Amino acid sequence: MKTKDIILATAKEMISQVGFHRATTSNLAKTANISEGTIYRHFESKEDILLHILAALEEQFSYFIESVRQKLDKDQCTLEMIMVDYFAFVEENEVDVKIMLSTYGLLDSSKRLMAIFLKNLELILQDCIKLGIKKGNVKDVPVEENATVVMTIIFGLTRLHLYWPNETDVRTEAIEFCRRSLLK
Amino acid sequence: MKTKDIILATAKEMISQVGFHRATTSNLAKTANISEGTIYRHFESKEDILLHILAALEEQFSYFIESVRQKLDKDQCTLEMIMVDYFAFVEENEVDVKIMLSTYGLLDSSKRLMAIFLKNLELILQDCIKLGIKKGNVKDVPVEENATVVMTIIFGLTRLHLYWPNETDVRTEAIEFCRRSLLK
Amino acid sequence: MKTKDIILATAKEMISQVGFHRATTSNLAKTANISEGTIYRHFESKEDILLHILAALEEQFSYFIESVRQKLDKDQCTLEMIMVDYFAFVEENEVDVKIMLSTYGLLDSSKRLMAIFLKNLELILQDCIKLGIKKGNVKDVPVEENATVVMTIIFGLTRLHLYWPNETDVRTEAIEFCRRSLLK
Amino acid sequence: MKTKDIILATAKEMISQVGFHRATTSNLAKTANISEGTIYRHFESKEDILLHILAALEEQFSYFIESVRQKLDKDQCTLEMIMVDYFAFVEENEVDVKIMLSTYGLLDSSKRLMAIFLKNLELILQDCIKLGIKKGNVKDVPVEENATVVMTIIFGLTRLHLYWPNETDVRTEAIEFCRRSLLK
DNA sequence: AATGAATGAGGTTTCATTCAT
DNA sequence: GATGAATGAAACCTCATTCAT
Repeated sequence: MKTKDIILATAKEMISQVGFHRATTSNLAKTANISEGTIYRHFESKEDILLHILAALEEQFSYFIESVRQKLDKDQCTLEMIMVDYFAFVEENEVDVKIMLSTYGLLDSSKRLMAIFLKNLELILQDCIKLGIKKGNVKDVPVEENATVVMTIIFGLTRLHLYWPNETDVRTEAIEFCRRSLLK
Repeated sequence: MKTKDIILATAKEMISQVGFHRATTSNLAKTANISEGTIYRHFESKEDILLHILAALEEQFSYFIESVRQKLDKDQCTLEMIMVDYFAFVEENEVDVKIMLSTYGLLDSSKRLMAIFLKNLELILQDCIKLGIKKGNVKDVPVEENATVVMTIIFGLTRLHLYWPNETDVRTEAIEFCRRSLLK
Repeated sequence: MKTKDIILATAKEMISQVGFHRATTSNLAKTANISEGTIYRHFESKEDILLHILAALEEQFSYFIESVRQKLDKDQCTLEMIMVDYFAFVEENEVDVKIMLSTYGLLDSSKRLMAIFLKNLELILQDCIKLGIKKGNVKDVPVEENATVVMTIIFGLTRLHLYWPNETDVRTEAIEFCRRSLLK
Repeated sequence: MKTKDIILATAKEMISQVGFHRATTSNLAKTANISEGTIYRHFESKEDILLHILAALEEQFSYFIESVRQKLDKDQCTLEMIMVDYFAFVEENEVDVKIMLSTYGLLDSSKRLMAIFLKNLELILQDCIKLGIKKGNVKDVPVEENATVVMTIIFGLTRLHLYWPNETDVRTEAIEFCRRSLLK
């Protein structure tokens, strides 16, 4: 692993555990077994590290959205599937997502990415609901509002899963919950 | 307004806007038009200010829970009512709730309070669902899991409301969403 | 007891226990059950309190010296008596002496008083030894040097007594020690 | 000289001259021509600097005690020799000893070290007096008490030498004083 | 590329002192 | 005389960043 990636990996772990402000460059260097100066060979600033983490997450998310879009285009998309896929996406990017969630109240760049998450998921869900209605599977409910509600469920469960791992996992039951509410 | 309350009010505003770490005592003093030393006449430490804010919120929340419990005992409680009441509670304690949400990843005392929020709301929702099932209004669904799902919706909407005020308000539609899913 | 005396008494206790710097005006006021402002009605500054304590001790010491001088003038003075009397003087002014000992490395006024202690005791001891030699009771030793030695014994024992109260008390044996060394 | 040693040397000088509390990190940095932050690269806290100074002194003292013990074991030890050697030891560690003397009323670690000084010197003196009595050179006096008296003389002279350098040096005469008192 | 000592701005906190009541 | 809130300078300490090696 290259030094830059070691720094990124270590920073991810630290920031997700203690938060951005308590993840000091000094600690980061110690934990990563490098010198503090080295950090600045690879990143312009401490915030720059976070930007790299967020950029990588943004890329992963765009892949995820793209794959869902493709399924949508092939008529193979259901609400259930989106939820299952998103939960899988979070599982694979657990640390990164946690960082985004813990910093979007503090940093503009993080808030920007979170907005992208919101908007894209909302749009996908809208399209999926629209499709369902057209197909006759989904009840005739207001599309935008219900997409937003499903989104809050998805994000709420994500947060519960990441920050309260001792709570029983209700992701499957949540899908049932939505099915009952939306499917005919 | 007494100095202590000025400090508290100013701190609330600052912390909710820029987060706990960026709300420095120096800035706080300047904004509140007092000297830094004065802060320490009224609070033991910067963290102590936060503890006071959280303690006040905890008290407000306990009142809220109590009032819901009373309605439950009188059989006047519906899921819809809990959601409406909680949204009203958040509206009245907007800044405080936002502070809790932005600090529970960083501070134990804040996480403790958030856990109280989770646990109490979950229990109330469970009791309410149980009651509904007994009365025959609510479908025969797994109680605990569905209470948790409703709770994630409630908290998710709260967060959406506080951090993304430009999003259209779907709280009413969310209630409909739950009715469709749970009511017979 | 007047407020001024309450302050002095409380300050003595505090300074002798935790030292001048750790005896804060805030603590002093709390312990004395008065307000911080009141301190400054009676004393110009925190150091001024110390000066009053030292001045009182200086006065007591001058009484002590005077009484010894009178005995000397009446030919009723022995080394033994000076030692016994000084130990009694310390016993009566324990706290004050301890304060002087703990501050003379830090404060000029305190060092000045300590110099007075040294000089006066030295002179008295010199005169006493001279008298003893003249009378034929004391060996013919260098007066000044031996007075200084006896003085270091006296001050050393005082310090031992005040700071290491668990050490066995050797003040009586110390007198024997000096008798063996100086008396014929 | 390395930065750490510069800091230590400067701190020694400052603390011995103005005391621990008045030796501020700000002043220390200015005097040592470094920034305040640098101090904390080399020491954990201001007190940590003092602990290093005391630890070094403790080590030197243990060497001193060991060397005296060796002489004792070889029967080459006299009270006179212990006094001369200790005075030499103080001469070589003047500043450090002064720091210990000025802080043992304030700091536990310093008081601990002073207790070590007391105890070790007392024990050595006791053994030396015992040996002298057995050999027939020393009068048959109570061992412990007389050891303590000699110790107070030694420490008293040390203090006189360090804090009152203008007083005439009576260390040689003090040895005579003890010889007259203890030797047959 | 890497190091790690040094920096200095700025953080939290303390405390002797003042002043309106 | 007394109060105690307020002050502000200065204390100790942290930490992102720089720089000579």
